[in-house]
Amino acid sequence: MRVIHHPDIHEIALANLLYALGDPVRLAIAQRLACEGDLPCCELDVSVPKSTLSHHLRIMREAGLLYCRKEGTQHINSLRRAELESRFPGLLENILQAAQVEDAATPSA
Amino acid sequence: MRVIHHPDIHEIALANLLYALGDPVRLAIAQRLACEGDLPCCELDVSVPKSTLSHHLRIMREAGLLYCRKEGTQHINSLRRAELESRFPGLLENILQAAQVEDAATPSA
DNA sequence: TTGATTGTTCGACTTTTTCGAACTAACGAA
DNA sequence: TTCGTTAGTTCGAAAAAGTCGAACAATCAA
Repeated sequence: MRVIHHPDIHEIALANLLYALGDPVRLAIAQRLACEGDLPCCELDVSVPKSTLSHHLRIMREAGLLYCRKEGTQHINSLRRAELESRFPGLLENILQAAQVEDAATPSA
Repeated sequence: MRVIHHPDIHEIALANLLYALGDPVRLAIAQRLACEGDLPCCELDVSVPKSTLSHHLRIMREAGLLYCRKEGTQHINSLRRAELESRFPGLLENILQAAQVEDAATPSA
């Protein structure tokens, strides 16, 4: 497996960040990581095949939204919550809250 | 010209909203409308041809981000700022502020 | 009617997304 | 070591979305 690139906090572009969150699958992943803490890919239980999941996670990584570290055979993903807070104060937390507002309004599961 | 559809405030999905803002051209349009107030398409001065602009504005409209009304020969665009504030408190304002943070950090023009 | 301005729609081309199949990496057990 | 299992990535082809010039439609003013 190749070296995984993570952008420096100052290289993170707002439009990329919003793009990374502007997909139902990726937004759900962000919510889950926010609630549950760090998780390996296999515990994200999304509704897409693993090749597609891999693609979504790459977009999120390259946008600067999450950090990925290797632990044995798994890849642990974590939101870059504190870093993002320092670069765009309130932004991620506000989006996560909006996601909960939406979930509360649409009680699906 | 066909009737323009605007989604009801409760139909607005967060992921669509973030997607609509997750493009540099569209984010710039949102910023400009936030600063200058309502504007016709021709005064948005974006760097894309008008057919592409028309496409971007449709995505923003259908996401529920902006409202478009006809006035004579022009189409006046306005952010659905108050409505969005009631549905997702703080969200749009926070994103607009983050956009300014980014602009301040990267003084291009 | 003619001309100017504003914006949408069409069609072709390019880019991005999706997903199964094949592959690589790390680990445990025999 | 070798085999088997689990975890993820990469490849390649098909589908979907974005881009942009050209043609079109709507409004207004000579």
